[in-house]
Amino acid sequence: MSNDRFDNLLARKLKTFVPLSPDELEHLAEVQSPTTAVKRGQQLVHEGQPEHRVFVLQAGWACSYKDLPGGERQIISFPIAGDCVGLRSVLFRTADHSFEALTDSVVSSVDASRMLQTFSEFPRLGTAILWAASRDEAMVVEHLVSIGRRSAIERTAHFFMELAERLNLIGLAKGTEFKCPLSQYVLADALGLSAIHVNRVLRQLRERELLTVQRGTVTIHDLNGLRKLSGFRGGYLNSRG
Amino acid sequence: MSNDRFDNLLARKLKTFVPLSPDELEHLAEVQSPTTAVKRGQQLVHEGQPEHRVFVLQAGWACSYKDLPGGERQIISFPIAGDCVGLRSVLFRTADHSFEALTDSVVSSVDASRMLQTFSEFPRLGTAILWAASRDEAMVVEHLVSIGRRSAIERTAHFFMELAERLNLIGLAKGTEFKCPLSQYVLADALGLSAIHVNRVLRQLRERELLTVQRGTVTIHDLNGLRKLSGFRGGYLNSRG
DNA sequence: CGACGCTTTGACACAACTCAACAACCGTGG
DNA sequence: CCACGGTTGTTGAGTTGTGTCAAAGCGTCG
Repeated sequence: MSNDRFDNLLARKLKTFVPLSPDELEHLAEVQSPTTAVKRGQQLVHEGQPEHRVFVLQAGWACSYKDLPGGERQIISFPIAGDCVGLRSVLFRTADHSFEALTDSVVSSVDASRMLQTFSEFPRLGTAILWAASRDEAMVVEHLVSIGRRSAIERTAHFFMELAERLNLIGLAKGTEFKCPLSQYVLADALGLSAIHVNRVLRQLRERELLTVQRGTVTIHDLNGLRKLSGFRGGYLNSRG
Repeated sequence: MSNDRFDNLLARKLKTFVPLSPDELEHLAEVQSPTTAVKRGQQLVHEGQPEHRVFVLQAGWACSYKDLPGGERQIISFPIAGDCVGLRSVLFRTADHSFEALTDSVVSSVDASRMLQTFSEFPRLGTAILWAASRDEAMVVEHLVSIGRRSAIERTAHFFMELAERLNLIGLAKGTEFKCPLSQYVLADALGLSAIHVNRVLRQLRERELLTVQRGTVTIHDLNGLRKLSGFRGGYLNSRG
């Protein structure tokens, strides 16, 4: 809550996994670059480019994705405040996915070498970071399950359930209502659907009085109905394992 | 190549990422349990069960997957000799996916606590393991892209291209030909298709003289054709990043 | 005010699914 | 060694979910 240099989002997130000492907090504050503002639409990492930094999103919305030869793209994840991007590829010479801001955002970054150094010099920090990375991977796996085996409406419902829970965990949702600046085109690329079908699915969700999306605001009307429809089990999201 | 206790598959794999000292090799040999044989169909980890071990597959084929309420399932990955299973969930109290043997297999295991200890006491080993885990995650991401944005035939082609490369890396494929004990039902659950459609897709691949699958043996006839069809870029698989 | 991005809707096409039946293969026990 | 049952593979006919194309409605912002 305070304003001092140890109060950064990454530290706050890692603290939910393991308690951190003053030394560790100082190190965390020190490895992160000063924050920089990035504009909506700006690409921070391009697949195939050499990239040796991990980004920490401080504010705003972003997405990581891969482009395909035919011009399609698949969005892998939507990092939000406190999330890291590029942890997976600290060890690879080149980025294996692209990363861009969806709204005006604020990011800081950590050098890959310093990140590795952190692992050996501050094992508890390493553990916490590993924990955060495991949670991210669990989300990708759940995303894979959604696209592979859930119908369009089920996976859309599942997506919003997960998003609501993530936003609640960092205090960016008021229970059943939250801001969500994702266009139907963007949702389509995440859900493996066409934008037009996303529109139809959202209409169904509205008509079945489960959930409405209106001018960037999502409102959940029937949490149990959505849970039942989507099969959502949020265990993979919280820090208590 | 030798038969002594330091010659285990995990060590051999990690060595492709970073060179390992005798101390580190000894530690690796020591943390792994003795190998045990498991029968085809045997479930080693059940989603939701408390599980504090990482499995290392020494021989045979396995799959990790998630079941859905409706009885469907989505296969996440096919671990093969040398691969680790459950690394992602060393930190969680309960397994976030199931894991079973698809053929008679041999596995060893590492205790989660010893795995974490390894991270702090042998940072180089930790780095290598992290590297291996990153590669696994990159495969999951590519799988997600396949299911989300590639057609049935494209994603099937992509799957076999990746599999061929993985098997070649560990010497289990003779260039364009390899054993593959995956039934069409199993392939279907991995590719997000119905078994019947997998059959039709395999026929198309055969008729287009790209690849044949016959009695557990896959033969690639037209590598370039497959590469072009699938958009396969194997960069995420090899240790050179 | 106009332009642009995003959403909504309808008509139609097609990829993939379901159901049903049969054929090949494989291990097992008589 | 053969007969058997279960598993896996193959094929056809019909259905359906989702994609494509086209066009119109809205909001927002310069």
